Amino acid sequence: MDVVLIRDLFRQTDKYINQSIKVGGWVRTVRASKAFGFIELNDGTFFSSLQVVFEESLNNFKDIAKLITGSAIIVEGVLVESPGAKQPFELKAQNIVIEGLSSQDYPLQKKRHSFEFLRTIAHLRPRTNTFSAVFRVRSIAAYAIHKFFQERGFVYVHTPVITGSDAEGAGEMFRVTTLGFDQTPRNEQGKVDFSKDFFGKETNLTVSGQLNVETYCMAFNKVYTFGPTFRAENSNTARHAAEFWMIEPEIAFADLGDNMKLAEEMMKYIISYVMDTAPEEMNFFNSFIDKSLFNRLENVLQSEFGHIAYTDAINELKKSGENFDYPVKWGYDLQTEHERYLSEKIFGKPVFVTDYPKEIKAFYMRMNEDGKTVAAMDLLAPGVGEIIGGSQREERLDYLEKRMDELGLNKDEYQWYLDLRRYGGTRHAGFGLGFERLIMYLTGMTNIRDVISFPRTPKNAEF
RNA sequence: UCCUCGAUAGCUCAACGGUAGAGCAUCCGGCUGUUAACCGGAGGGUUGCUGGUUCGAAUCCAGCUCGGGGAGCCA
Repeated sequence: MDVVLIRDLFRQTDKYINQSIKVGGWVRTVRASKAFGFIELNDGTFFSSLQVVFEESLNNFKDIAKLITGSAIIVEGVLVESPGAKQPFELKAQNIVIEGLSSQDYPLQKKRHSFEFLRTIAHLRPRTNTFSAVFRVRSIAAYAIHKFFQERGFVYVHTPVITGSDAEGAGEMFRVTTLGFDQTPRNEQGKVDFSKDFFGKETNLTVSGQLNVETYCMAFNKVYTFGPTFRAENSNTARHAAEFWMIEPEIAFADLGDNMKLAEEMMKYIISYVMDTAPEEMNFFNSFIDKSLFNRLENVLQSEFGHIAYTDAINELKKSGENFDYPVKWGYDLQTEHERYLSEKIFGKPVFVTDYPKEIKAFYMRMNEDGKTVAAMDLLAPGVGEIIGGSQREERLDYLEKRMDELGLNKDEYQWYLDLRRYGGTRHAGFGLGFERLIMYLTGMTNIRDVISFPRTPKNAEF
């Protein structure tokens, strides 16, 4: 007899009710009395567990009654309607095989654990309700992203994880090297001689696939990357990790407006898909993690995202009369408190802030007519902050070179990037979506460490 | 990196200068429909680490380590 997935028992109950079946899973809890007992069995395929009823007639009844939480078992029996109110059906066991015993020091209990504690046992936490739900939603959301782009003719590009460009400008990078630490070779100037290194030059882990994916955009029209990204920033917040996943679409013959339209459609698509595909998990989040979750997500689905230019946002913030800790001034980047006020108080929904001063944005963003601002856009989400950052790219070679000179960038390093402007360059735009921030937004989880399987943060690379 | 709060049994917490406790978990026993099962009993501690103050420190002080919340950097 094949093992049946508990998911199928719940989704196709008619097919299995009153039938002999076999299931395998991990014990969540055992409640036993003298002559019978109950096991909550979870096999990881479904949010809910299956109640197994077992009786004295089992030849190994005493062993089963003493099963420790976490043990792996295989149960054969008949699926019957349950007299209990809390489950529609239950499995009446005829035979239970212990696959792997747990131990009395198994750290997970059937009561609530703090997320802080569960982080210290990241290898076991996916067996809990919350993390079971988080990581199933994460998987579904990843699929939804691919589905969204593939249905629209986007080509999925694998950009390199190891990069040789040393100035992508998005933050501190992790060095990639095979040079020893004891006898680092030096050149005549006493500097590290990277010509002796594996790649013959200085290399790092990527902080963004954008520059690379732009090259494929100029060949495939609509492309996206979806992969790991690394930042060696000493950031100690609930929203930052040293290793995270990022989605970066790039579209040709498109401007900033097209870019924002794409971002909004994508966000709505992912939310709908996840809500439709993981109703049990989403219900759990709405009930136990964030009681305003459904209201918030429904509101996003039904409303148009807000739009406001940076300059107008500054004026709105000044007008608000709110007493901010940091000054609101044109030319200064918006502080977290300003972003929150915009998205939470003024708009009450996700809002695009556009056309930032060029000084606070990256070199590749397209210069606006005014010569002071660039065609950038950040999507600010209530509760999560900046979830998307993007722009229309500067396709005019002379503008781009001028900007790179102003910032003192080495144009030789970017010849391939500049070539895109020499050989049939066109308007194009794109953005970066922080995948973990999206998961936080979808689930109501408030710490990025709790939406990544094995989080890497300053002073923490366990597991 | 900065500000702030915290670290006591496996977990969640109490004790706040005078013998370190509870609930849950674990172990033993009981119980014929449980579902955070219930009832009885038992074991379980270098109070994060190092030093200091004191007759006496989980408790007061300093440094360190790690963690939470907030900020910067960003996604």
